[in-house]
Amino acid sequence: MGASKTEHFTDKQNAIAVMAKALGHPARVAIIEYLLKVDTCICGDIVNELPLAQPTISQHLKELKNVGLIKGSIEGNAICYCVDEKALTVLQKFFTHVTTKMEKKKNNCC
Amino acid sequence: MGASKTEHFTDKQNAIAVMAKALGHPARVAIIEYLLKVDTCICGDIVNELPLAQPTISQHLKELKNVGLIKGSIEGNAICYCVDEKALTVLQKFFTHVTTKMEKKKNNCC
DNA sequence: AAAGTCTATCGTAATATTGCAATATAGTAA
DNA sequence: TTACTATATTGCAATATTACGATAGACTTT
Repeated sequence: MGASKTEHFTDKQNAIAVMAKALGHPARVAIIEYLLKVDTCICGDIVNELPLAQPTISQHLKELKNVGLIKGSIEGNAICYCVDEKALTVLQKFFTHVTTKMEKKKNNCC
Repeated sequence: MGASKTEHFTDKQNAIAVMAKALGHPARVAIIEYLLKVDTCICGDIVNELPLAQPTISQHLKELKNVGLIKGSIEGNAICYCVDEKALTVLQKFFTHVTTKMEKKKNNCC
């Protein structure tokens, strides 16, 4: 095989997994962090910032865009990429929920 | 290629990426959720709970364990797996930090 | 000890990911 | 129009992931 059996899991589980997977690469974590750091967010900046070739970065940006973690709009010649609040908020809520649940059952086992 | 160039990124970026990657599969999200839901956490339960074969689940558990998201201790015949608070808290803090940063620069661009 | 239960590992097939050179596309400027 | 700049796509090689049958290892019970 090699393909995940997504049909057996809930929509929420798949949604979390898809977004987590997109962040499962340091370059894509770095892209998100960079987009949050700078005020403007042109792709060219990212190419200069990261130690990867332009096609590789373009590919990473595409993946982040595909799962909705960033959005891009054409800005003249360049393209303006920004983080998408909604998607990242979903992840934030998931992990906050997880840590909250953990505290409730603290030292319950193991 | 096929291997990530982890050496070019910060330790923190790599740490987040490794953990996010581990959660980048719905079965592993389901495993974490299940471990939080039940009080006891024996692997056998998970095999019955998820629509995957036992070797596949064992493999997923191994990956979660490798990145520190869960920990397991031998409990007689079975093995008791539990979520690891520290690792999940790192992720929770990262995403809370991200969403906090997002709100500060709201509507700054795009 | 023998049989049963639970989990891990091996081996393998199918598929996905990563990275980049080369090239294409689209807009800007001369 | 021609050249320039910015980003995307294609094509390919190397590697990683996913899944599971078969089997092994470890502990329990009889």
